Amino acid sequence: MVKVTLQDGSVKEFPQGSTLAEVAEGISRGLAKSALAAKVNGTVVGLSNTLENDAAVEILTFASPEGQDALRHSTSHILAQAVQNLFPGTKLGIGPAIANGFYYDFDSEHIFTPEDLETIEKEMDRVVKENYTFERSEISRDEAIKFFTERGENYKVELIENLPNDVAISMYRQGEFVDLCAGPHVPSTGKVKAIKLLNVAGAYWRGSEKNKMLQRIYGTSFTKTAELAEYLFKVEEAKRRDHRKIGAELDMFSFHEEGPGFPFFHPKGMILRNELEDFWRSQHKKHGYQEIKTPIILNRSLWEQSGHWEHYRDNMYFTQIDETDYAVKPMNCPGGILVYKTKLHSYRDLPIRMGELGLVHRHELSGALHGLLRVRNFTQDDAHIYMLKSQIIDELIKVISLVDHFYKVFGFDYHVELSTRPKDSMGADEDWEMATSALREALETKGVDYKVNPGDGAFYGPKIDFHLRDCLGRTWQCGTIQLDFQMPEKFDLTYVGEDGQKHRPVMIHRTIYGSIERFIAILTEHYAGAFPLWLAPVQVKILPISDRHEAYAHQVGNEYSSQDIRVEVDERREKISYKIREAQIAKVPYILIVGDKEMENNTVAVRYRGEGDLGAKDVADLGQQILQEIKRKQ
RNA sequence: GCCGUUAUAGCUCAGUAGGUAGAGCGUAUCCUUGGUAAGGAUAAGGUCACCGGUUCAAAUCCGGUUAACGGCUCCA
Repeated sequence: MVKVTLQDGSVKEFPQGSTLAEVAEGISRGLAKSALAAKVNGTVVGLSNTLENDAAVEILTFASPEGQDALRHSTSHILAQAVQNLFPGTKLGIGPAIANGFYYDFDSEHIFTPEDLETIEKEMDRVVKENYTFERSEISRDEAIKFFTERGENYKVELIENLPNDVAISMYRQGEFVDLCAGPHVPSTGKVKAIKLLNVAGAYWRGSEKNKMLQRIYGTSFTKTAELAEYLFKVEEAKRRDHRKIGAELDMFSFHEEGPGFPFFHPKGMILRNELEDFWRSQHKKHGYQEIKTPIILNRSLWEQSGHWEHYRDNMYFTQIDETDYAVKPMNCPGGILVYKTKLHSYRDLPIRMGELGLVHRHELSGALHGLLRVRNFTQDDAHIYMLKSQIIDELIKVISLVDHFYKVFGFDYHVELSTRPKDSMGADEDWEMATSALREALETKGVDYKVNPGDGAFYGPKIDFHLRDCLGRTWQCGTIQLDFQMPEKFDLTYVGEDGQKHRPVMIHRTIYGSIERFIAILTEHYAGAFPLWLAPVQVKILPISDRHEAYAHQVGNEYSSQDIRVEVDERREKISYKIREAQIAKVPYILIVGDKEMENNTVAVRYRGEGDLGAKDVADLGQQILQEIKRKQ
């Protein structure tokens, strides 16, 4: 017998050599039915594995991320089987589980179309119904290479050849189909109850643009059809909230062929933008920041000095002025540094916090552009903090707190990632080590949980990234804090210390919104265009019932707009229900209807977004209420 | 940049054997003065993304360019 410690801490005995499926059965019938895989001493394995020694066992169902991965990974094998059944000769790339689904890469003469996906889905359903068992087997490296060479699976052969020597090579078979795979898998194809193939896209073999482009089929799967329906609903909801669509509908911004990746902001979009910038300015002023503005085009020599020429050139735009080379700035720091250097600084002046809403241009690949989320010019809410080494931790903590304050105002949750030295970077290892541990210390002092991203830092320093979570659970990188010992060195930045000697300050580069453009996109999708009152481009829309109420509507409108409330009066000769419908679709927070009754009593009939008709309110009282709500930034 | 798809009126889209274009919404004008999500009529609006080719004839077939979309790569 072996002792099995279960998740709840209880211990059960099973005969040595029992399978994990039997363990699940021993716990409960229901669990055995929903079990997809198991975790033995922390390692995820298939349910057909046997227990030879005492172990801690956790049975994994679809409720756990590992269970989901096992199911999706198994579904990718089913996809591969279906594709090879329907399109013989298709070669297999890789087919992993990913967040929310799976994919499989294929090399095929045939170009897969959306119609093919339906056919493939049907074939997958057939495979599921056959309820083939996923059988694991281990073979030697030579046998594996021979096996896949005979089948013409050159990608699999390449994978095997690149596997480390000490690793066991395993294959999984379901019916006629065999694939190289580390596993684990669910017990049989019948466990997959709901499959949806989503789209086809090109993907380079092993992610390198030097390799052949394969066709990647994306899909997802669930153990219940209701779960699939819920997921598809979420996908639809994300489409409905797409900022490119809402941005056009609400007349906020546009894109034109004349400037791919260069957004045009319309009056309504500018209101939102300016509100974000005003809020930013007021907060930064409060937290000891000064503001500067530096030029967009600067001499090439500056970029050579900063290291951008060497490390960032591929992303930059260049021009010539009077036969001299210039670059359009991709970052604000070198310009900001020139401002720092315009005078001598005493240690008493530090830290100096210099903010800049700086327009940067970066050459992104044409295929990477995506609405406001990925553009070629954007405004960073940048700031550079010049400080003493002894001030690093304190300043980092202050920035982390400020970021936290901003995100809370918008109701965002977020998580934090720490990125370390990348391959293409400059500076001494000791500096990187010092900078990285300072970031770590600040996070730990603040009690912030974080995940480490090795090799993902900026070329001049390690960074902390803030990833927002929106209402659909998607995450977006926005704020970033980078600690930099390199630029002060490159630009010979100094301050005069207590000893009267020149010393080297340290720099922080940081953003909170990240990019105003991207932040607007995220807000638009997060709120589905129904912006909180303080951001809403039109805060109040007044609808006169007929033309004899127009003058009164304007009188109320003027009273509000004189208090800086953004008001529009809809004086078209349309029926009231028609005007309400339009204002409602435009997601205006306060719709005020004025007719005879209201005119008589100096009131307005309030229709509040999301709540409907609230009845009549006194004009002045409502104005106060609206001002309060704007102030509270709800 | 690469792979795939797409491009017809301001917007959403028809146009199914190649014979120089249609609808709904929106816009303008007129009628309607209407109380909580679409009142009616009339009209204007398109060298069918751009360049080239095949053809007596191209929105439609072919080639190229551009842009958008879905991904890969990259990132604020």
